[in-house]
Amino acid sequence: MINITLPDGAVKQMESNSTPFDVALEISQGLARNVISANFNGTTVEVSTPLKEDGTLTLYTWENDEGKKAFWHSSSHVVAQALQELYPGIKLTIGPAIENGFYYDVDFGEHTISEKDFSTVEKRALEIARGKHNFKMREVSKADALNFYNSQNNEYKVELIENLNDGEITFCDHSTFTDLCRGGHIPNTGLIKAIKILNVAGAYWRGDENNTQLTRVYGISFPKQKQLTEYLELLEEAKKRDHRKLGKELELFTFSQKVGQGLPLWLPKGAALRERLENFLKSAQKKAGYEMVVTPHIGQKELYVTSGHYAKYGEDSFQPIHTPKEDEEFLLKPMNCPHHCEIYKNSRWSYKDLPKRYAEFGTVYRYEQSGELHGLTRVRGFTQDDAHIFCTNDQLNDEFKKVIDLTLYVLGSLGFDNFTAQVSVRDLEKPEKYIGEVENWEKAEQAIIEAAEEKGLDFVIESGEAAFYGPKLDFMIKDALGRNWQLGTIQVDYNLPERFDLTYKGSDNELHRPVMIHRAPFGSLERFVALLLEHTGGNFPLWLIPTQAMLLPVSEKYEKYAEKVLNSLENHEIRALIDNRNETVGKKIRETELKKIPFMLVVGENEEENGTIAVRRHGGEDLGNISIKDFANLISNEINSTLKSF
RNA sequence: GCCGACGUAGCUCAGGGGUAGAGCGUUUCCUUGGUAAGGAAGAGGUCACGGGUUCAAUUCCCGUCGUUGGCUCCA
Repeated sequence: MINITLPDGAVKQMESNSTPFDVALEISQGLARNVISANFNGTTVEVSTPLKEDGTLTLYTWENDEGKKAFWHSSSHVVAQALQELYPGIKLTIGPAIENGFYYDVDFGEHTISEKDFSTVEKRALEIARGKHNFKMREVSKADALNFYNSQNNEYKVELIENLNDGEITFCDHSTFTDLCRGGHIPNTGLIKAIKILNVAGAYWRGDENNTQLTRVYGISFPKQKQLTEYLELLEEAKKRDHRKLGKELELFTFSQKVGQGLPLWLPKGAALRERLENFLKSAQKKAGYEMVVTPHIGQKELYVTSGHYAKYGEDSFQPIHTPKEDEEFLLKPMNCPHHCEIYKNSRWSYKDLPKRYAEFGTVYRYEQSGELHGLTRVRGFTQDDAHIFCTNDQLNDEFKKVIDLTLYVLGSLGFDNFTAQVSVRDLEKPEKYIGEVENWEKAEQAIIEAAEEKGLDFVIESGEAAFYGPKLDFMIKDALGRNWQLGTIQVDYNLPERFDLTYKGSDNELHRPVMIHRAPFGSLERFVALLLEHTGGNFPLWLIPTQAMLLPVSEKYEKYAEKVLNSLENHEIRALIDNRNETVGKKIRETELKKIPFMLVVGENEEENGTIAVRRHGGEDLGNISIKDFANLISNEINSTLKSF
């Protein structure tokens, strides 16, 4: 007999060699029907794996992330089988589950696959699934495993096996298909009722661009057909929130092939929105002791040689601009920090003067690879809400925490409650990517982790995500399609103060090195607006939205009155427009709804007589006939309740 | 940069070897209206750009540019 401990602490006495399925059966019939994966003593096991010793067992169903993972990973085997049957001779590599579904990386050799082939693959995969084949794990000797894949000329699997130890190599069989696999499958293929191939993409073998490029086939699967339909509907819904679509519809920004790729053009409404965001942050920053500075868009090459940017990115950035006569070299600025360091150096500072906090909405230019450009989230020219804090070591922790507060205030005011805090540290295996002394890096990483912990921030640590000059605390937000983007960032830097030889005089009358904090709560206005658009679906908070109210005269006869109302709304600092086109009220309402304008103010005979407006909210709520003063109060109350003071 | 897809009117999109279509928008006229599309008429396109194949290319092929899904990269 063995003792199996369940997550709730209960202990089940089971026969030796009982399986997780048996344990589930002990608990309930329903669970036994639904259990699709399990974890025993920290390792993923099959539902059919015989348990030979005492241990802790967690059972997973489709409702758990782990269960979904097993489901999707199993599905990737089924799709791989279908692909192998349809495209003989292809070489399979790896096929893991991902956040939403799974992929399989395949060397298609002579074959090609494209969208029009998907339905064939889906059909065959589903046929295989319906065969209710059991997934069976078996241990294989290294020699046998190598033989198996050498005979298929599959150098990828051979490479994978060569990096494994004899005795820990397992194959998974189902139907006529065999794959190298460490396990974690659902009991049988029959549970997979719906499979969809979503797209194909190039992906380098082992993620290295020097390796062969494979074809990555993305797919998703479900235990019920209905869930697939719902998922596809969800994707459609997400597309409606895409900032590129909304930005066009709401006339916020555009791109011009003639201006250049990745160079956004802000239209009047978008520019007004940006300005409001800037003012919002400026006023918070003023209270937090920041001073605004202004610096030019270019700087001498030497400036960036000093900062280290040139050595790191000189080749991969916009190339230097040469002056016509002196042949001096200037670079478009990729960051504002070197300029701010020079501002710091303009004066001699005492410890009593610190911290100095220099802020600038600085537009920077970076040469991003063409394949990387994406709407407003990845562009070549963008404006950072940048600031650099120069402080003493003693002030660092406190300053850093203040910046966390400011960032949380910004995100909170705009309704971003779904961010991930990420401490981005060095990749210890690639020291060549970073500048500066190891001790400084350790000090900086420690400072960030300490401050984040003291703030009670729930964060993850990501190695290899640091900037080349220092580690960062990044605030990540997902876009409509589930991709993660870095918005706000706070960075600790011991390197640039040294490179620029920044100093201050301490109480000991000696010169000391200040520490620098780079920070941008929005990150960049471009990316921030993009994510805000996707997050709100274009329904911006009232304080931010370009047009707060649309006046809709019932007919031409009431245009004069509408203008009078507009005037008085303007006096209340309400941003309103009049729709005085020769159209019916119904049509004007429909279009105002589509423009996502929060309030529709219908004015006609009744309103003119009583000096009121008939207020309809976006979405249809009728707020009745009220006075302009009441409406102004309504608006300011709503703004005050969302826009907390800092 | 790499692999795949896409590029037709201001916008959203259909079409297809014989030089183009819809809806919305826009213009003019009628209508003067009460909470999600009132009616009529008109204008608007070198079918991204450059080559090639063909009697004929917007359509097929190649290249370029741009967009896009990924990969790599991301100061």
